[in-house]
Amino acid sequence: MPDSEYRDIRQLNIFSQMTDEHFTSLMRGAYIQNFPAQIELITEGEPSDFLHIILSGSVDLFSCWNGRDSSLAVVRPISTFILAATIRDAPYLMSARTLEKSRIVLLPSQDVRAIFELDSDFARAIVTELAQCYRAVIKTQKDLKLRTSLERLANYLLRMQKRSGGGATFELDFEKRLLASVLGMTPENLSRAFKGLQPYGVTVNGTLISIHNQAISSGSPNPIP
Amino acid sequence: MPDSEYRDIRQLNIFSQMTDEHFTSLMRGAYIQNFPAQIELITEGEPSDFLHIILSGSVDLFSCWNGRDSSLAVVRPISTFILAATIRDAPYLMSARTLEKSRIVLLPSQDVRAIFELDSDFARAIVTELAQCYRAVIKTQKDLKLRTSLERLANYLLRMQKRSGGGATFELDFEKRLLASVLGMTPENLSRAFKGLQPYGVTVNGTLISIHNQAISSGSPNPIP
DNA sequence: CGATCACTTGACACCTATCAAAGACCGTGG
DNA sequence: CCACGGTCTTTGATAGGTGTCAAGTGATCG
Repeated sequence: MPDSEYRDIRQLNIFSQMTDEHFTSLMRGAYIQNFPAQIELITEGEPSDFLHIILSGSVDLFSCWNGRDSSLAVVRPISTFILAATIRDAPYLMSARTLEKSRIVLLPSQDVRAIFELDSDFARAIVTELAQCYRAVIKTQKDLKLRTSLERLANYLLRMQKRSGGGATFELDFEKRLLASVLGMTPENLSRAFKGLQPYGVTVNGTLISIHNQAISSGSPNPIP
Repeated sequence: MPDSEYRDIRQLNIFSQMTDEHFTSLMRGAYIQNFPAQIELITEGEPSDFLHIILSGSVDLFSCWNGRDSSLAVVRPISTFILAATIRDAPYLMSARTLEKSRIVLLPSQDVRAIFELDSDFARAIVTELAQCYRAVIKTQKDLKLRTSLERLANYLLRMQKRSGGGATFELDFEKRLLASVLGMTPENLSRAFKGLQPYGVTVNGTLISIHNQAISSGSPNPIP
């Protein structure tokens, strides 16, 4: 593994506070691999053998049941995923597939758990990470239960706008088909939802979104943190 | 606080491994209180001043937005709630209200965070707890995105059946109005969903549910863990 | 016994999914 | 460079799921 990648991983919140000794020990057992697009890295229900770290590319976390499937999240560099399953030594709750060519590090779960027992700063960092993940999922759940698909889209766009600097125009960071699934709707419904946002000043051109801040009527979607 | 309660709390997974010194220190700052039914303990958006422990009764965790509201979970003794917000020192993501007369312990969040920094066994226990909570929410999210309301009800009933010993009959542990909200549907829809399960051998009498194991057709709901 | 509340039932409207087909986009290979 | 095939996206028509409103039933409780 190149030094630059090694350092990038070291700087992740989850690893930055642990001792050098434990970190190098953890990385000694690491596999690093380049995957092409559309490779299934993880299958729901299987034992969680590795903690994954994505260095480049992007990964879709999804789940299937009874012929339906849904994306739960998209992971981007540099971050870990499947942490909870690793810690609990429990089966994966979701599957993962590369969306594009991706470079991924695999840390054997038993190594992670062993260091977790030894290094209490690592344990504390994991707490912070998990609490954050937990809160993110709760927000998504509220989104699903309290909002219509049009409202979810509106809020997603407002969040993306803020994240990309707050300008009037920005790019979607994945294709609409996937966005629809992440937001819990069909591609057809997403397409119509975009049209439904036109009265609020939203125009779409491919993956380019523009939001002209028109008057927003009272019943309109409002952002929540 | 009675010794028996003190011991019950001590035996919670989250507290059982920490040192006596830290536990007593934590409990020294604890408030204990009996609340009547329908009291709002926590309001979404406010700073998380206390980690809560429910000793008796039951508490509804819910969220409101734009005139709609939804129950995210119901908490029962003996367990903690609002742990993630406490750890991250972040605003509550949900509100909480007592469903009945309830006895609740309040641990100042700053105390919890202080001990979290001192006691690494406590930190490790919190990891396990949070990982479990995280996985529970992910399961709920999959439920919401991959299943219809009828399927969610069917799976809920099967889970409850298993939990109550696997017998053909069991009792719902909260009223249908609340169950509907937890499952992400309206009371009217729940009522119809129960009827829709009759062909599968489900009969309802108040809060008493019977499941006669009839032949289950292939398209029918299947349990997932 | 009357009032209240939860639950049920019916009618209806809306949101959303499904199916089908046409258009837009993109990579590949000639 | 262009033609091609495939995929994504859009659009329309339709059906099904779900929420809303309203009214009625049943139970509980003072």
